[in-house]
Amino acid sequence: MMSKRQTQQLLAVFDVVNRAHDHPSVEQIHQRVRERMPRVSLGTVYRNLQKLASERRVSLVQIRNRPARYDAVVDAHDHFVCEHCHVVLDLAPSKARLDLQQLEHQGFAVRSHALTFYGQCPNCRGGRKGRQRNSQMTTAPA
Amino acid sequence: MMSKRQTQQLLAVFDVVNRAHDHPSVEQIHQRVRERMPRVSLGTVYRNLQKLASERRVSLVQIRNRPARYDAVVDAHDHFVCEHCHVVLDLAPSKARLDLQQLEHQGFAVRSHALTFYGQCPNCRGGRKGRQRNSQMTTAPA
DNA sequence: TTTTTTGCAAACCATTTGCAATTAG
DNA sequence: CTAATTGCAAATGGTTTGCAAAAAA
Repeated sequence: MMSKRQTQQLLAVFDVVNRAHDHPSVEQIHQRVRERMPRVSLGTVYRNLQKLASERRVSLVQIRNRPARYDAVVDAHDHFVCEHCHVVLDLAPSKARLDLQQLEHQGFAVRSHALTFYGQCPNCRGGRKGRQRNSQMTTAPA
Repeated sequence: MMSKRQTQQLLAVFDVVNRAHDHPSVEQIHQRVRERMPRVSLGTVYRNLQKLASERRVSLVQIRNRPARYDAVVDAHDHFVCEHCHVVLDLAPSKARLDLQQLEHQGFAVRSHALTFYGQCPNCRGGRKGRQRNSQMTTAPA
């Protein structure tokens, strides 16, 4: 499903995801694209995000009970989702050691996996005034 | 949010999930409950599943691009989702070693996590006639 | 009796889709 | 040109909700 045409809209969606460090939702991506191209429709953003994800140029991060988020980091990595402020943090390096080979030996063809931790982020855990956003960390804090 | 009343509907939903070994969707649970209690509404099934999940008497399994599934196994375990037949398999023992402590030391309060592998199950990988359902395995096959 | 839970239907929200108009190649 | 892509709006699909009636405690 490789793109046949490089439209302005596709380029803008890709660019917005790439500059973002906050795992934006589709709505947020739409808003940010509209800042530059006011007539872009939400449907087009959905279509282009799907296309980009299928080409592995962006990655989809699914979160329990919340709209999907998108990530410019396309290589396998895990996430932490704060159930209080809903920030999504990339966890690098991974806190997991997986035995993919064992699954393969058992006959599974593993294409991908998703590992997501849920709980409270350091900010929300410590802070008393709750509900902050965009801690802007790519790696876990000190 | 502990149940205040033991209704027939709550009992039936719990029982259906407990007898199921196929990680049924809400629709499927609804159908199975209706076999015994034809007037139970879908809304009631949703409400009772939420209640049971919040009490950790059943567990919710979220899957990419598919409706939620429910599991009678409530202790932490991982899943394999077949992208071909959409079967959901419990993976026991876990194919992952997680370093929860490292996250805690970094200030995160980890409440739960989800680890799901996606790909083709042994049946679909080998078989030529595709799209089978309910391999009925709790553990990975030989 | 009192309060929770139900059934029903409507509402909701995220996402997808049909189609005529636009645009990249 | 002409096929892929867009904008728009309507449709979908899963899930939630308001409310009067039913049923636990």
